[in-house]
Amino acid sequence: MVRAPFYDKNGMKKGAWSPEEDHKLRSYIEKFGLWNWRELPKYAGLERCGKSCRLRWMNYLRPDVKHGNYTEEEDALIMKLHQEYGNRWSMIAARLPGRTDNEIKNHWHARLKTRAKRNQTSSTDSQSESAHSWEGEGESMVIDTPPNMILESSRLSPTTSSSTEFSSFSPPPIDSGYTSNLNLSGVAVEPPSSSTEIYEDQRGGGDFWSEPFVADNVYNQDGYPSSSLGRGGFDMPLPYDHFYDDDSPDLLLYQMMQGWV
DNA sequence: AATCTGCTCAACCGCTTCGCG
DNA sequence: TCGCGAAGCGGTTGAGCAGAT
Repeated sequence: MVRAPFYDKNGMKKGAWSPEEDHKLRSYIEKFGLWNWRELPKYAGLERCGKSCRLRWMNYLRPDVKHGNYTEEEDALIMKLHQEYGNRWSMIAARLPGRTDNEIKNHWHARLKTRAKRNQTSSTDSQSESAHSWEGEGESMVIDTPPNMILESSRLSPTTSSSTEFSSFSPPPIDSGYTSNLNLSGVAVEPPSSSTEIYEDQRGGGDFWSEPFVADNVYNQDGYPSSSLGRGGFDMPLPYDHFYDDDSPDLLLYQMMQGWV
């Protein structure tokens, strides 16, 4: 149902995502959070453009995304909100926790558009429906959801999961120390800086960020990412295998940077 | 059984908006 | 204020699937 994978002229992979790619992207984001979509695929070891990664994450991999099975209430709310906002799918999605703008848009074109038209014609016949109610599947539905109620009940609302929260990370000034970012659990993590020099400086040089992220290393035996686990939730990208060696000088340096030793 | 047709949905494309220097 | 790069957004496309013929 998806486009077959292929490579464009720039060597970027396009088309359907493989489970392995999903795994890499999810692992990376769960461990380090979102900081820069354009740079992220490079460090996550993906041959995708940032835009593609962002779309995949937002529409599919994000932990709070629900798939399929729209309830009547959701359908009703979408139709109501579409009356209110028109085709501003992101606004509509912001009011439906777990639903993405893309999915709502698809759902609208696939199912609700015709129903809305039908309702419109029937309502112009009867002129008896209020603005917030209509006939759905034979029975009248009235939706009266306060704008913030759903949003606030969302564990990770679409609004807060947007770029303003996760992907607008700016590299901290070299002498200001690291500023904390939040990972998906709301736990402070040390985000990778998009400025290679900063880390090179503090780690004493090396090609730290140019190495691809090794997703397998961050998964525990249950298949869940072992992200933000120890050390008070602080974590760092560890692209080098030898970083996991307790005797590694890099590990020692890393621990010193974290103030663990 | 084979073919056709419409539905579905993940993904792409291009434009707009936003933030920063 | 302006220009540029990154992210966001909405429209569209492509291909698998299921039901109809």
